[in-house]
Amino acid sequence: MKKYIFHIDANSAYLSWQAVYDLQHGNAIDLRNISAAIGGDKSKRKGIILAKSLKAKQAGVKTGQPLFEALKVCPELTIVSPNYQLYMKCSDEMTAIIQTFSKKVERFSVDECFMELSCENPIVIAYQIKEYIHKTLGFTVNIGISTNKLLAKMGSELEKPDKIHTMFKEEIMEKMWPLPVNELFMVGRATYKKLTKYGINTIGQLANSDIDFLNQIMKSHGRLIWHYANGLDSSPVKKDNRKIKGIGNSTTTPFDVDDIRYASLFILSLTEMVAIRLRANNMMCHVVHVSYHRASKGGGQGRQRKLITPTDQTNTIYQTALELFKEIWDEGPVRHFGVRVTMLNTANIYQRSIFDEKNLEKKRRLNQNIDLLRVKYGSQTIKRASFIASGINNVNGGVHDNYPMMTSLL
DNA sequence: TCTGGGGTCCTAGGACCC
DNA sequence: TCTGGGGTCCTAGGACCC
Repeated sequence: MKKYIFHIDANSAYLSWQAVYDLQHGNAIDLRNISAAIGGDKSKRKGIILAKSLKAKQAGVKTGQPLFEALKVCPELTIVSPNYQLYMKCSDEMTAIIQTFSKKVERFSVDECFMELSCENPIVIAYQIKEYIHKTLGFTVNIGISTNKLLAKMGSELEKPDKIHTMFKEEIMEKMWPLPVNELFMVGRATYKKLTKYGINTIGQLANSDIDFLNQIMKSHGRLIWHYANGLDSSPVKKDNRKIKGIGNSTTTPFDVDDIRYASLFILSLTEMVAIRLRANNMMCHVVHVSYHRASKGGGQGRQRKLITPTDQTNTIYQTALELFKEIWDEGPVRHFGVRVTMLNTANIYQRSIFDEKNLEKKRRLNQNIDLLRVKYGSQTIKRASFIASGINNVNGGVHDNYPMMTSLL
């Protein structure tokens, strides 16, 4: 028996999952059959398109498009706000089904898995997986089959939806090389621009270009994509033991922030979320980062600092983040804040330094109890006085109100 | 052209040590 | 005092992914 790698990818995941949920809850309309999209937040007109139906796509709606633009090209578009908890559940269930086919399954993102399996006929297996998911969960997937992860992934992205493709070495030339080079995994906007500047427009041209030249212009990334274009990849399917490297939250503010008091509140609200997630993972962080973006011009800045001792305390992280922000802020209007912690370690064993406060344990328990109350009764249960009447959410971060969220997905 | 938000990895330069 | 060179740590920023 030969060893094969499968890449399983849910078709327009968020939209499909939402559609299935709606149907199961008595909604007569299948979002997949009308012009519909997932995107935006509670305040609707803000935000971007995260997923769209086929009809919406045909009308010119694109992923990543701001909502108002999507509505311009497709006025009848039905927009549904994302429900990340639902998506996590669907993702879990999809992964669970795949795991019944093989022990070696890696969840690569919320809607993608890699699977390794030795078998006689991988196409038969792929059909079984696809049908099983469709029958029990109600949505379709694409599956790519090959002998390494890169090729399996490139295979699953060929024709959609509800399709199975092989992408074996001998098929690369025919199936992969004619594609525009930006369809290769790891060729994004910046790389694409560079490559086309040198006349490299297709994956085939990249594959047949000189690796030393690529190395010259793009260093290790040049070598990487050359290997990918030639179908070369030896990364193993990792059985779900990836560690979280960092936890961060960021938000775009509804107005220009040029007052340190408001800036502090946004930073605090983000820190609350980051710290809650940190503690939920039973971790301590050693480095705190803060970043902001200016109102108009791209111009963003960030700064990080390594702490003397790791912490999981909201206050410590907040004070550090605020200090860093004050160091880099030029007092101009800000429209985006980010707080992030990295160099994570489990909280069970941690080094106490002589600088630690005596009642650290007490504080940790206090924070943990607040977390519990918020889990039970919602994030509004307990707020710091400074948030009252500020108009700013006391806990701020992408995935909205309820915990737990996508804390340790990958 | 930054629409949003949450991630990872790489590189380059400076500080510091031996 | 800066002569040499190597290694590690830290930080800023860029690029990519979904």
